Amino acid sequence: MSPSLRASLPGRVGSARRPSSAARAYEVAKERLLDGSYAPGTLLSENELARELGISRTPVREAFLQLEAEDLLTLYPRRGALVKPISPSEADDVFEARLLIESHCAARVAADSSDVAGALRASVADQERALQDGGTPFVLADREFHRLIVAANGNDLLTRQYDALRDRQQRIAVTAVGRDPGRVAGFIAEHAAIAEAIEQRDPEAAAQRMAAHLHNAHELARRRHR
Amino acid sequence: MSPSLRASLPGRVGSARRPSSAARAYEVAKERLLDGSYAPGTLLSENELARELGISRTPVREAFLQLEAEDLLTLYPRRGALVKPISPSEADDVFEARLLIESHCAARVAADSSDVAGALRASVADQERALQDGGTPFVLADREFHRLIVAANGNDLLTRQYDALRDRQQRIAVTAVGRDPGRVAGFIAEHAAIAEAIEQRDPEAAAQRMAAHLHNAHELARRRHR
DNA sequence: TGAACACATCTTGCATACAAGCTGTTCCTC
DNA sequence: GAGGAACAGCTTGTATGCAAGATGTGTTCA
Repeated sequence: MSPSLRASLPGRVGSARRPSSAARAYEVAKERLLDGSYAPGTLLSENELARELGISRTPVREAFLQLEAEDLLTLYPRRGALVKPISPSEADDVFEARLLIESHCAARVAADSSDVAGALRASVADQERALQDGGTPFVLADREFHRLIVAANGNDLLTRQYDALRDRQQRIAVTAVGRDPGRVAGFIAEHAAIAEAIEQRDPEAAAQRMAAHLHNAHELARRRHR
Repeated sequence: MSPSLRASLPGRVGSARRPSSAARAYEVAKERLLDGSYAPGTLLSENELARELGISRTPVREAFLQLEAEDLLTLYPRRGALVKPISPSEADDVFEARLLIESHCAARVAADSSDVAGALRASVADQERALQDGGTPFVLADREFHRLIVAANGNDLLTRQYDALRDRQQRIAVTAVGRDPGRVAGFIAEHAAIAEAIEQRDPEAAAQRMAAHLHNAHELARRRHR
């Protein structure tokens, strides 16, 4: 520890950095965890992924540790890495947490003099384009819209927690809800209504519309899942 | 990946397991991060801690990676591990998130037929003992009380997020608020009032008292800090 | 004086080696 | 056939070695 070295540390120059092996292993593993290729309940081994990626166990191990910190894996000593099973209540838990955070942030953003309205309008337009010609997948555009609102509140902790929530939700929602064009149009309309409430500085309406919107999505997902 | 091995995996027998080197490194580093021995803004090196603990760099590296995932460290490639500086807004951010989660959970727990009332009463008694003869440090008893309420809500995601919040708060609050006996008595009384609202199944009162309590604590900490 | 280059020294990133724990199987004994 | 010891094959946990990036310093040259 050198107490005086706090000089210009975050001075990253833009020198296009080749991603490290550990970063690649992390990305690959995480994608598979989220899209279900690594099914919940299966046991992974470091060697397997290492061989597949043509790297050694070390960076793979680092990736697994990071994923365990995100609660997507459970490492059993000398057994392997278990893909965390999805608990029966997990969908409801994610919903509860999203409702809490997003309603709050919608109200706060509407109350503050935040200038996020433009970005929200742009995002809604993006979603409509996704519905029409399918440019950006709607699921991504949806995630972006909601994230904008949370991030606009300016609380980094909440934003981080929210990102983790969306990761978990993506893992659960293998049955991508956002495919049904009829439903998608409805969601976009709800987004527009939320954006409008924020633009007009109406915190109560913003929170209420957000809550109603999340309820709708959750209900739909639940009905689909039976 | 062996899809059929999902047998009796979490079958840990109670064979008193010696903690791994990585676990020890993690505990030591985390404690120092939280109690301020590793001051924000300083640069750590893996070698240093490894030598100190008499282990190799590998487990130390694992610990650092985990702590980066918790957002307590930032790893700079080939530079070292920077103890994350405490942002100016961090205390407010933690407060906002705690207020959100804990008010919600207090109301929910009061509404549900949860039988956490006994544990809460016991915790309050513990706090009073801490105030008298100083058995358990009050800070710990306080954390336990609040955690009980959040955990009683039964949402593992929220509980995890809450634990992370308390870690961060502990890192900020080097000026341990819980030392002033006069103030502590007041906090305990507020705890008792919250517990009472939960026991009497009054969600509104529970949430309101929790919010007021957190406000008081936050205000006190802020006044102290100037 | 000042700029640039070489170098010594720190750091991490990754590969590799080896020990040790866990599991299932085989084989032996009764 | 039943119980158990020995073993083979997997897994991870950790130490170690080496290459390469980052930084500060000193030397050289103008």
